[in-house]
Amino acid sequence: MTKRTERRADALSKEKIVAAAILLLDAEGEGGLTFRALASRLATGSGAIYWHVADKGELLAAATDHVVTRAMSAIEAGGADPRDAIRTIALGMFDTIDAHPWVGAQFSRAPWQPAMLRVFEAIGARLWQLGVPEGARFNAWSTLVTYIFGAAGQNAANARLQAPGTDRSAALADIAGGWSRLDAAEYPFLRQVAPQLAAHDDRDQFLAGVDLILAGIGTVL
Amino acid sequence: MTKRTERRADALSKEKIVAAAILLLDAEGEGGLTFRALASRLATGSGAIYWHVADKGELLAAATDHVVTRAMSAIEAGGADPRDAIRTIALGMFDTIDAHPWVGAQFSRAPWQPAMLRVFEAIGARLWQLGVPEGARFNAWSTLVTYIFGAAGQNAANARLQAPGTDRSAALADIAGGWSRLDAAEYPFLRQVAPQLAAHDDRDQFLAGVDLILAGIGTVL
DNA sequence: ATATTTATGGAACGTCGTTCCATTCAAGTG
DNA sequence: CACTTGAATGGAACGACGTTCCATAAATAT
Repeated sequence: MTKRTERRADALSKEKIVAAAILLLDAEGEGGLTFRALASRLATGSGAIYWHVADKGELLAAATDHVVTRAMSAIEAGGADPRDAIRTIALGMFDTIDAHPWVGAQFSRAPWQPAMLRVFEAIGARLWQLGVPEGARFNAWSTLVTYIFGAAGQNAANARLQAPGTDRSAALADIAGGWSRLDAAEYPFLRQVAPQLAAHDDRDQFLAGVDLILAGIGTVL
Repeated sequence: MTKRTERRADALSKEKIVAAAILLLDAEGEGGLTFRALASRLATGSGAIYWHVADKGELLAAATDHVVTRAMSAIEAGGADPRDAIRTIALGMFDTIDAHPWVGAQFSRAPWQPAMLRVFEAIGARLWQLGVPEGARFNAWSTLVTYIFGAAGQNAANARLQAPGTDRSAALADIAGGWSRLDAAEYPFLRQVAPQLAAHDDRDQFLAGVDLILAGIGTVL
């Protein structure tokens, strides 16, 4: 008599589950993704989800893969200048992780995700095109991708621990204020750059780093 | 009659708790630090720990702070060449996070820890000493510290998800093998650098990145 | 027609961070 | 000195989580 386990009209699938997980992650942050919340959104039980997905790690990996793949498809980096192409790709990753901070956390939990391969290749291909000689190519590539994902990951951490409602510049002003009040003998440098810390824009700063690395690469061309 | 809550001979303290937490983290990894395991090691209950420590976040922050502070004290970077000093500091952080991977995870969970200030200042002071002009100083500093902590954090992630017992070169060979089998039209670059990926040493590669950024900084001197 | 696999969803298990609370001891107060 | 107050302790209990188990039903194979 119990109609407990009938077949659903809209069958579950890994794709549907991942899509719902992304909605949850974007709406409520990393902590918002629980199997109970997910089951509730999908009007099912946790057991049914586990039939399609091995565990939470696989779910997070699939969600990350989906978002990164979508972002890479949207990036148009076909211009003639390889340096501009690298800047475009780097900013694309930065903006993606900024919009989905949980992606950054996932990178620091499980690097080497399949979707990263497209990013890796895109960066490497432009370096090749730029004429970086064989001996310096791997170093140049490794430095760039490490910087890009490292910086984007740190930015995501900042975004995550930012109290909702407050804005970034207020938080930066707080930190810079602390720096300017440090001991003058022990922290002369931090005191001096405190105003720049308060005024800087994370995205511009990220790009300045990419440019500095490109300048370093320029010395071996 | 119940002797349940007598005073301890060796009174608890935040210092003792943090020390025990570090031992646990080093021995069992991030997952090994639970209030129950900690209470058992200290022969107490979780309630007593909470009297000295606000929550797990504060405990992790204190443990990280302790380890980083100790590492910075051990670093001797007094040499004449500011570039060498920067390399020494960078490698010191790399080695510290390599030895305590949970520190890397903590950085991506809560950056701006107080202990980082000493590292920040040390890097900045050497850039100043190097003669980086005012306009480029903040960019140079920001790029370096972002790279150092980003790279060390990614390295920690690799260390954490490495199956205990297996070695890094085997894991790298696996990944490189995958790269060399990628589609030749879509991934020419990754196929080409696969042998270098398999052969590289993480620490050397990290240092090569620092050198490349230093070369970039050299272009604005 | 029957057996087997695919799929479902709720209940139950074990662990975690955290809170609560009864209790004890040390330090102040008259 | 008695007595009150608050620091400190440690175990029990709470609620939420990831995960596993299981009874069931529909789809598919035999």
